[in-house]
Amino acid sequence: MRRTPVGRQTRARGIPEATVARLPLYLRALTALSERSVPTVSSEELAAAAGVNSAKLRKDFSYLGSYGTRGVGYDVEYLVYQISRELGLTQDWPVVIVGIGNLGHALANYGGFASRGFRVAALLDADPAVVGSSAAGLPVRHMDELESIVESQQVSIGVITTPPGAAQQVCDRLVEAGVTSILNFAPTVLTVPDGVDVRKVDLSIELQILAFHEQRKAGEEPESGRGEESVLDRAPGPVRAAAAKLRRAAGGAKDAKDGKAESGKAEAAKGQGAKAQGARAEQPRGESERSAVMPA
Amino acid sequence: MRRTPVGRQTRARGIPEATVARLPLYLRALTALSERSVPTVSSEELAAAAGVNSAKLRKDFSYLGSYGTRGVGYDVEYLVYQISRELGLTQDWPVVIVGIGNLGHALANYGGFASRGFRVAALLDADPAVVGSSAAGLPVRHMDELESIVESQQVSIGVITTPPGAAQQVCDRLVEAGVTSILNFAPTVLTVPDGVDVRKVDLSIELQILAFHEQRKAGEEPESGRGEESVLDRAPGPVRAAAAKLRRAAGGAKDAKDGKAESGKAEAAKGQGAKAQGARAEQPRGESERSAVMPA
DNA sequence: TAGATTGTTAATCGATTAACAATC
DNA sequence: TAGATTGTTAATCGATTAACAATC
Repeated sequence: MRRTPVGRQTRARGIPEATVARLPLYLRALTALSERSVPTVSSEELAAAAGVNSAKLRKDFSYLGSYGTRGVGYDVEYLVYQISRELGLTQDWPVVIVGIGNLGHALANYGGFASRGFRVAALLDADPAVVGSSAAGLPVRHMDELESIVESQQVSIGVITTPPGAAQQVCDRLVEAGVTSILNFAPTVLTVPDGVDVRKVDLSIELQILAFHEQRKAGEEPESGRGEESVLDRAPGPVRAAAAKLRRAAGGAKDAKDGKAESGKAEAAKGQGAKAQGARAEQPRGESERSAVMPA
Repeated sequence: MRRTPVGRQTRARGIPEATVARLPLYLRALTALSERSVPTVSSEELAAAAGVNSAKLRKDFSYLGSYGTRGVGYDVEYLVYQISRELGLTQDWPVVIVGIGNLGHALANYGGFASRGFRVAALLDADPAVVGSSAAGLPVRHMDELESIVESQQVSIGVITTPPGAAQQVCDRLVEAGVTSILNFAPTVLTVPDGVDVRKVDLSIELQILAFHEQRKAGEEPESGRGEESVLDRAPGPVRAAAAKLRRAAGGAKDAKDGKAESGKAEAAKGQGAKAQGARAEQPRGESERSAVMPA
């Protein structure tokens, strides 16, 4: 099902996802320049302000069209408008926020929304104790009103800030009512029909990624054996098979779970405390590491 | 400065970033299985639970080692532990949260932290009205204490939930005090020295990306000319040059800014309201679109 | 042994980057 | 004209995916 190329390249429909994800960064940087009444900006300057490299920025802009002037740079105002239009921010997007806990409150108050064409059409919650209170100057309404609000206000974007257990159900109702884009803050994988977009923001995942890199920093100085396979996994077939079997045999789930981080080297590593900035927090992982931490 | 390959492939140091970013997803799915005491899981099942495809999952796991058993699947408990260890979650990570507004509160209360080895070491705020109050059972302390807390508690991860204007300054202090990983919720590009990791969570950017796709859905049905270059931009050099010059000449910044979305077709499009789910919200973008929306 | 499932290969796709001709 | 800067090319890198041999 290839699209028919129009000229050299089809272009018409396809702005790469990676580029789309950076457009808001450019837009923010440009808006700041605009507020300072800066008339033009070079790819080099703008890239620095947006935190990307200039080749990437120019490539990104090339997907939108030729909006710059060689030898001069880009007209700030013109570019603000073009990017806004490309992102769909020149129209008004009513949004519902479902789940008005701390995070829902934070979002309702978030300044970056209104300034970008997003308008909070309603705040919804299932808890009668919360319904009727107000956040960011808007009343919190009951979930029962979800369908009527989405329909009457033509809401196409929903934000889910409920507890994880409620997220899928809320999602289903939103979709059923006509919402086709969902921003999900609940730590749940949502299932949606084709044609519905879901984006996920997960606070804990971001921290986990940081922890991964932080851990690497700690043991970094020499080319330590960190991350190397164990001998078992490099061994010829039968040995590996035996090792795997052993691992599987090791635990009737629950038992193994409780003991998982509390035996052998794992315990030792844990006891050494966090951080250890610039110092080796754990001994370089040795050959028998992997088997040593197996549930006993 | 290439690393010396050990065998076929160096492997030791390099788990691809894309894989690292998915490990927390697998971990979450596995934790759920573990709580249901499911002993083993196939790549197909686990992939479905994590919302990825199974080939990708197997490829991801292959970077960690050979933890599965052919014909059987993966041992849930064992895999939970291996991924936790790989991510650095078997150690304790004290974290400071700076800026205790709604979002700071939400994070302080976020359950996903504690369960993953993250421990809130302190909540900090600059506002005397907030200092002394408590959130999630912890006292909010004054920014003045930042350095002493980071140093005494060996904090290596900082979370910034301040207003954008304060973010860089807070970041500088965190880094100076010894923090080497920062999770930034403020809509600001942070500058940090080498060796410091910054990850950014931007609520407004996610919504903007959704709006982009939502906009596409609305005008989707026929292969409309949407996104096509204007004749001017496809025209031979001199004409394009003239067009660009015209654009640049169009506005002494402020003037252009005020008028930017308020003239010609842009205004018309804006007036048509949001959504238009399944119906063409805007007329198919025509040839002269781009010039029509230029600041007049 | 037969059925199931992993781990790996290789092809493909998409994103990044440096370099530079085109053009102001 | 000379200096500056864009827009594009092409090389490179990294991620995804289907397919399947290896192995339980």
